[in-house]
Amino acid sequence: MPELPEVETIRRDLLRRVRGRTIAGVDFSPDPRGCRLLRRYPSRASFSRRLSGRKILDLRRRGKYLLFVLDSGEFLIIHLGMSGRLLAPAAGDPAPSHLRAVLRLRGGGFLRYADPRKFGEFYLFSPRRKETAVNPFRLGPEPLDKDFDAGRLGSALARRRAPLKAVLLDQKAVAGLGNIYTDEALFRARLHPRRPSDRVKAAEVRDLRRAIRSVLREAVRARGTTAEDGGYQDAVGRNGSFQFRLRVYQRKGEPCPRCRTPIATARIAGRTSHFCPRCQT
DNA sequence: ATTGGGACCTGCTCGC
DNA sequence: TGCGAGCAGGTCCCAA
Repeated sequence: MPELPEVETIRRDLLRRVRGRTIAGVDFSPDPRGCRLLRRYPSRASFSRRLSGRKILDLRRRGKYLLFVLDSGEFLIIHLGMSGRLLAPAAGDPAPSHLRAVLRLRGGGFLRYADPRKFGEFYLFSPRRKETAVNPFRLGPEPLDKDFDAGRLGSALARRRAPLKAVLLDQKAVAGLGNIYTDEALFRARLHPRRPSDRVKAAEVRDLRRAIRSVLREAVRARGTTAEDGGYQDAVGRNGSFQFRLRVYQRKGEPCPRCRTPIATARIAGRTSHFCPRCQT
């Protein structure tokens, strides 16, 4: 579900609600299959204990990860997986279905984490080594940062010969792109998702960089994409609106906005890809 | 080392 | 109406 624009929207919603607040603890819902939220952490009790009393200094985003910067120097990191939602409920809001955890704040207030498919994960990092503190997931460059230039994108693409689609989905190449925005960016750049990554010319790399940045910026402005089958909502339960601006994603069979050829789909890199078979080469 | 495929989960829609 | 198949915004792990 959530790609860069959705995570960024949630970050902005939550920032003013959590900055400066102190964590009281984390309550986890019972899970008969074991705690999938803390796959890489030994115990729920110690996770909550270590967070308790920590003040939240800032809330940042890196790729699709949300980073709570704590006064201990540690980071509470949340990845929403495919179906995770992080909600700051108003008074009296009923609990959502598939509630997995509640982050309680001192002095009242809390965040709810709901996730039907349980692919989301919580992490608690205490940065010892500098590098893991900065980039524990080995993520590639932030596509909306200034230093994401054609040179960086080009060198990431040149190292691989897998389909362009696969490389753009790889978070080590570029951080934050998922299935929706990869398809939309490739359409804008007129590049076929199966084009071998190392066979993109310099001018095309520049077009692709521009396409990635424009689609992500527009999607952030639109507060993300809530696809036809629902799913994504922001931190107060509202839908995004970028679904009305999608040009190929979930538009199979509809005419290409550029050349009227019906939009096609194909399975590439294990995901359904949407593209114009005529004007994307 | 890279790459593709399956696994991890649950819910929803579609066709028979 | 009921049931199985197929699909879904992500990532990890494992053989080739």
